[in-house]
Amino acid sequence: MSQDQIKRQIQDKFPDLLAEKPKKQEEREGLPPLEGAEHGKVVTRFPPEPNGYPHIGHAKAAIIDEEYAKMYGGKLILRFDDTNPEAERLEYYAAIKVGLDWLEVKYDRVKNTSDDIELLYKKCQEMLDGNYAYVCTCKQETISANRREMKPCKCSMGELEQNKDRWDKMFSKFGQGDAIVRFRGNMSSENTVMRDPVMFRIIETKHPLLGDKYRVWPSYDFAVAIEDSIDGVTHAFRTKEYELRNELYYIILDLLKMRKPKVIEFSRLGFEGMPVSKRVLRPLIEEGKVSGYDDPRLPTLEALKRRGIRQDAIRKFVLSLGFTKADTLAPFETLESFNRKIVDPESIRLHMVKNPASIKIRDLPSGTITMPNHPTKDMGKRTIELGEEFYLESEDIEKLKPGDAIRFMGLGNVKITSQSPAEGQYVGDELGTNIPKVHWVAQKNAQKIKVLIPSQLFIGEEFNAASLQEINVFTEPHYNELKEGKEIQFVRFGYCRKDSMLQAIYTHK
RNA sequence: GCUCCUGUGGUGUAGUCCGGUUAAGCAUACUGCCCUCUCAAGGCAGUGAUCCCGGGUUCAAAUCCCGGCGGGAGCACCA
Repeated sequence: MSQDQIKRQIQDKFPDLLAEKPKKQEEREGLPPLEGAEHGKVVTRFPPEPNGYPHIGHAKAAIIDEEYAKMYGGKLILRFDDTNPEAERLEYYAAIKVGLDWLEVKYDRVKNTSDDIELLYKKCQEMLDGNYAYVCTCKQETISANRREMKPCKCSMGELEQNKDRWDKMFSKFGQGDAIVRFRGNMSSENTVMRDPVMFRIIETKHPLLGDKYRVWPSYDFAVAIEDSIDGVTHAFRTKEYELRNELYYIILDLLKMRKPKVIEFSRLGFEGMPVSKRVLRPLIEEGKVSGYDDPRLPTLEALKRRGIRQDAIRKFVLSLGFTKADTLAPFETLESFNRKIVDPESIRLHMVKNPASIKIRDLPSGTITMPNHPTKDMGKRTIELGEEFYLESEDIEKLKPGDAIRFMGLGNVKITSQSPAEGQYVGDELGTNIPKVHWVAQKNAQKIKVLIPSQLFIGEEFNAASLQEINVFTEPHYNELKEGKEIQFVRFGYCRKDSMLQAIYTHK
């Protein structure tokens, strides 16, 4: 049989074998495809609780939410999940918006879970009417003990009427801690969240938006499910620690006969030695160990920005991490690398000397020198006034012996005539190849500034007391002309962001 | 402790659903060379993974099955 014949026979008898396999995915760009996503119909949501300043973790979530909406021509909703007045504050609603603006995450709609509180009550009513929930007046300790021991609560035995009555009382007679409404789950479920979880509780604290108008507040589990459903969310992303709550989420919507979004989880993003939790950050701020939420050692968006990290570097970085459930302690150096590439072409080059040693140069041909602000990009030039006295890095100067020739970058060649005191003589401007090149600062008009060098806040569990190094340095007067927030590359040192007139923050090498 | 999730080079991942065409792609880190008045950026090349371990299925397994082990999370009137 010839090859062709064989082929024909196979085609006749076993067409399956020749069927094109669904081609393997080609190199994918960005996020993996979403299950059940229809172009134009995807709705995602970013649901932060306004209880703190946004950080890199929020960035990851928001960017993923936005990217997917964008990928499918859908919509992104920003929804403040403000159902616990004890934790939330007005300033945080604003801070989160500021953070999102900086990240250039654009949402199509903003809302608050608290906007829907009446509707949430109505849904709770439905649950109560269907006997899918009950009001429990047990003490907190009793409740958690029963949970642990898988024992049903005596309140769950009550009549519909009792629940109705108690529910009404939650709005009048009962005070905080007196009663909660509980989902009728399964006290012997292996999944502890199904052991009659809380749906509503009384909180007397004023709500940042609604004041004291309401005191019965839904729990997260009840609110997200309802909200996601009525908001038209098709794909709801949350971090892995919520995974066990999926069962509850879906069952609530089933019982209420509401549309069910698809919940998908991803791993949390954190950096080594850079805690994100308010529990550990707050004491640090209170004790003055860090200056505030924008201390450059912190992973808050404000801090990252202040440190000189760009918005688009964060986005690239987040996307490079992939959409997985594997625990990741992300490599900060990767973020830095993305950032460096963004910042490099727009950073002015300046000289800065950190461990200054003086040297006197004779026979300079001119009292000024003009230098380009960037080696390849056209970013203008600056003119520097010179005297005879210069600062060099002491480690550069230490290597010099009389007779040596060095290149003052951008200025010219200098022959060393004396070691101490260090002195040299200008010997021309031809650019030799093997001559050591050093950066320098003219002492005339030299600017004294401080450079903050952040490093890892925690080493293991230990607070790293040396995590913020401050050095006093000399730089060129041109520094004064730069706008605050500008990124600079100090030649042979690294990238820094101008924080103020007197201070720059080291971004990375 | 119980339950759930997870495990690919130093690091982060792609590929795992639908087993072969990849003894594994990319990024980052590292090394070397080129370029360069920077220890930056750019260009090129390279080092580096028996795909956690042990069994099994199969002509064939990172990919399927079973059992271990490691890591993380949940067990709140927080989200």
